[in-house]
Amino acid sequence: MENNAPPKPTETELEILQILWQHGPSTVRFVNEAQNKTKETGYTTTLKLLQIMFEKNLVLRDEESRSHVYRAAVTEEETQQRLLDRFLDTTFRGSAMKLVMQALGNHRTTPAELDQIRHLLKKLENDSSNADL
Amino acid sequence: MENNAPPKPTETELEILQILWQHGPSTVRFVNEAQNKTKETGYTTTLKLLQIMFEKNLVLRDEESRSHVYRAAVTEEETQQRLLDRFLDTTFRGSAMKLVMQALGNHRTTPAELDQIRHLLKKLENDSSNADL
DNA sequence: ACTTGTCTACGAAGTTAGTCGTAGAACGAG
DNA sequence: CTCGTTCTACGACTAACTTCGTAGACAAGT
Repeated sequence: MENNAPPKPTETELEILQILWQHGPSTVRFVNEAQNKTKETGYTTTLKLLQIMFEKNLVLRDEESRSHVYRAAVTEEETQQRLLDRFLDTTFRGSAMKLVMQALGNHRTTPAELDQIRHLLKKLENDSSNADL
Repeated sequence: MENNAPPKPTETELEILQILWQHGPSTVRFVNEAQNKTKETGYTTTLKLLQIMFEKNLVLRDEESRSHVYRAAVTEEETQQRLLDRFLDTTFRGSAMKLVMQALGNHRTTPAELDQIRHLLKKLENDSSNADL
């Protein structure tokens, strides 16, 4: 019954993953309290969510002590990439360009960040003249 | 009972909006056939969805002829922007930078497109030295 | 040992999205 | 006029997500 392959996390599951990514392995209580800073949530609600996420292989848990310690089973980057791909398809019909333009156009970006992007652009330009990796 | 303010479209609603944006005002049948090119969908399913979207003010409809003609009540850009904002928050914790980097890094972008982004960057840089709009 | 508090496990209820069946109106042949 | 087709409207069913209540295990303090 143990199936691998972590699926797309739901909205709330993602919030929990964010907490785990930010703070590392945590108990249910910790996660719950972190959640409550944003949105009132019952303890058992958080518990249940984590249990479900465990079933889905979205998180792992250490059952040594009485309070289990949960940690993300997927990395933040992996997940972001996966969600981004999907989002790109559904919302921007696959045009990374349009997405980037809108993201840059409508959100305050510091000059330093713009510079960072400029570097990436240069790097991409160079790579594109080479063989595809 | 008529409340304005179009809400966040769901996954399937978005697919329908895409069709309307691409092809302009359409009948239920047309939308349904477009959907079927991707995914087998019953006629009444499409109908119901459009009716619901009508209630939600996501689409408008012309009831002149027997087959109603639906059209998007929101523009593609508006909607993309709104979904992007949300996505940015939930998935990238608000960092437009990280999103852009990942989008550019992992999707084939043509040199022409890179150039277009470069122009935008220059424009942003100039604007940032002015007063904030 | 008893009480109090914290933990896991489990099940049930509420919500929303998506699916479709069926009924009845409208239309167009023949 | 009557039959078959196409349409809208409506209601019901399923599945997934989220929420929480309750029960029982476990530990700690008095």
